[in-house]
This record gives sequence, structure tokens and C-alpha cells, in this order.
Amino acid sequence: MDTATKKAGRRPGQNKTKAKIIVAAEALFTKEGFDHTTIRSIAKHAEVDPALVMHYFGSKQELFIEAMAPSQQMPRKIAQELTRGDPETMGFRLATLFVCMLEARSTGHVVVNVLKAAVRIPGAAALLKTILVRPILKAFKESTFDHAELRATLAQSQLVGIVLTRYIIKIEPLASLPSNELIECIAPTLQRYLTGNLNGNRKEIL
Amino acid sequence: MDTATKKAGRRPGQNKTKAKIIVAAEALFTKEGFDHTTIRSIAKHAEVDPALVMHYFGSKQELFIEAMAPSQQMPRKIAQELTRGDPETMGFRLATLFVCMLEARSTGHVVVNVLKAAVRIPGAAALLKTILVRPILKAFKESTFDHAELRATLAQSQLVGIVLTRYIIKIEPLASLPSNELIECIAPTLQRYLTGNLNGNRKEIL
DNA sequence: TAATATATTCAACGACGTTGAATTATCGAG
DNA sequence: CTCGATAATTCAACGTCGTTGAATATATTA
Repeated sequence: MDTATKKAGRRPGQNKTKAKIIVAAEALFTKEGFDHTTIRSIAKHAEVDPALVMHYFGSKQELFIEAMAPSQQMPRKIAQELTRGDPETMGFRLATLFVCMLEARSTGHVVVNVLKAAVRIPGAAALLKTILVRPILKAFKESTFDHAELRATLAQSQLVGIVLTRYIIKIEPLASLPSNELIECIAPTLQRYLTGNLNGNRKEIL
Repeated sequence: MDTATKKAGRRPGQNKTKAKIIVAAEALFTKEGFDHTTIRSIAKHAEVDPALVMHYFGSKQELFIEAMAPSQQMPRKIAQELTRGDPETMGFRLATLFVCMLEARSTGHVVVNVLKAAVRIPGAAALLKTILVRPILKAFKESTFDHAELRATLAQSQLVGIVLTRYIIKIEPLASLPSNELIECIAPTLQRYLTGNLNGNRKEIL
């Protein structure tokens, strides 16, 4: 009685308007951030009623998550670039990829706004994990290092710290430091988190 | 004509009510954060009219900054503890102080909520600098290391990254890692930022 | 007392996210 | 084709928020 008994009623369309809403939402969220983007402005850009946005997405937060979801494709490249290559240069490569991603207008704004939202919206926090933690972790599962998850999250902590201080709060002189010098500064930290020994001076414990 | 010509009119009182508002604001902001704390709830706790809060503080953001301002006294201890002691153990001491500060209920909540607000409110970002960057920088000015500001902000970036991933977004396993192990993990990073050479493998350039 | 400055209150504005009912359009079943 | 069910879309409104401006009360000095 699943496919046999066909109910009457209008079938769900291809939802061209739903796509229009997502496009408008992605553009506005990326440019203005979560707070300064309003459901009403999204509706206006998509030429629909604000209530229609709610009908399709339930809430502003869910719309934000759906609109920023395409950014989940970014980590694929990161994971690929990380996997191939000498494990001893992994930190440098990760630092380079990450900084380049942030310097690029589009991807940079997405990461910044997802991070800004992550401090208040649990769904955005989950999205941030998907974008940043997963690729690092994925590149790890293949190699044989202990405490893979811990290493990945430690690297993550340094990376989000850079996003926060350099690209959001903009603390000098870190905010104006040339990209290549920044990479030089954080690469050894990432390298140690990824493949070094994690416990301070004492060797081989933990 | 400054002290001589006394103008008429009611003199500004000791503002017992203004103090009551600040007390209520500090309590609510610390417990509920910036977003979930409303001007109206602060006014209710202080038993005054919401408009009076605006009259004294101008805006919710300014009130937040004034209410969180006492936290500026925290860095003094940090700076003092950092200054005395072997520079070679500075990273470990900074990590220990910082983690302890965050594990303590009161101070931890303050730092977390100031950081949450800093991504949206410029004044809160400035307050965060005062709490975290200044003491490290101050402890530096006495010693003779190059690029003091850059070193301080690099350490800052790792510290706020820990706040974000461990205490706000709560990414595992970093969120559940015992304090002492966390300290062991980040201490070498801080140590290198503070007193090590900043450019990756190449020696003595930059 | 009269004038002036402060302390406090009241009512309202405009914007926001969200809701529920109403309307219109599209489909399958008889 | 007609009918009824379902989807698409709109409209008007609610409740809350930060904020404002006028109004009232109170204290102080000339």
C-alpha cells in the first residue's frame, strides 16, 4: 500500500522558488552574516512572502544551515591535499591550505560567518565541525598515529583561533601579518599536533 | 568660572540605582550571555524601568561592556605570575593559569561570554584584548624578545581557539580532555610562540 | 519661590522571527 | 469534467526586542 494507493492532491513541484530562496539566503548570509541578514530581506530578494521562507525552512537557523551547507564540499579538497605528501610536511600544507581558503573572498566569508554563528547556533557548530575537523580527521584515519581525534581537534583549535584573532576580531599585528609569514608561524604548531608527541617535555608517556 | 559659578539644578546622586542595574546586568550577562539577557529582564531584576537602563548606559552593548569591565582585574594576576619565573617555563605557566581561569565557574563564564560577544560587538572585542592580550604583552615588555606584539597575539590565537573548541563549541575529545593533559598539549605551542623562533624550520630569518 | 538639572516613568515606535488562517493553483480519482 | 485533497503562496497579526521622546517627580541652587 505504499506505491499502489496513490493519494490525490497536488504533487510537490520542483520548487524553483525554494531554490531562489536558498540562493538569496546564501548570498545575504555570506555578505552580511547571520545577525544582519533578516528573513524579510531574504524574502524580498527572492520576491516571495516572508512566511513562505518559514514554511519551507522552519526557522532562520535551519535556513542558515541549509544555505551554508554547500560549503561542505570545501573539505574534500583539503582532505585530498593532506593525504598525499610527506607526513612530515603535513602541518605546513594544512596551514597553507587553510590560510588560502580564508584569504579567498567567497570561502573566507563563509568560514568567518559560520564561525560567528557557531557560538550561538548548535547547528552551525556542527557545520563547522564538518568543514574543518572532518577533513583533517579523514586524512588521519589512513595513517597510523595515535589519538587521531585529539590531534585533529588540537589542530582545529589553533586554526579557529587564527580565524577569530586575525579575521574576526582583527588583533594586530597578527591581522596584518603577510600570509606566508603567518603560515611559517603556525605550521610547526600544526605539525606537532598532527604527528609530534603531545605531552610537553616528557617523552612517550600519555 | 569652573568651580566658582555653580549652576542650579539637582546634583547627581550617588546613583545607588545605577549600581543596582550594573549588579543585575553582570549577574544576568554572566549566567545567560549577551543574547539571552534582555534589557527588560535586567530592569526587572534591578526593579527599575527599562528606559532608565537606556538613560544611564545608552545601549545594551555599552551596558554589557561596563558590566563586564571588572574582569579587567583578572589579567593583573596573570601578568604577575608570568613575569616572575624562568622564561623557559613561561608557556607552561601561561597554559596552567589560563586553563584554571576557564575551569573556575565565575571567571570562566565571563571569558566565554565576552568571547561570544566579541564576534559581534567591537567593544567586546576590545575588552577581550584587555583581558587576554595585554597581560601577556605586559609580561613581555620587560624581557627582551623580538616581535613582542606578534608573539603575544600568536599565543592569544591558540588560547581563544581553546576557549572556542573546548568551552563553547565543545568538540570532542578536546572538550572532555583532563585539564592537566590539555595543559601538556598546548604548553609547548605557547612556549614556542613566546620565546622560540617563529619561522618554521628555517633558522634566524624573518 | 522660581529656575534648572537630575531621576524616573509611561507609552509608543519600528523591526524582528514566527504563526495561523485564508487564498490560489495543481494534481489524481471517480 | 468535476470534485476533493494537497501543495504553494499570501495576508494579517502576535509577542518580544532595543530604543525613543515626552511627561512627571524630585532635589538643588539662585
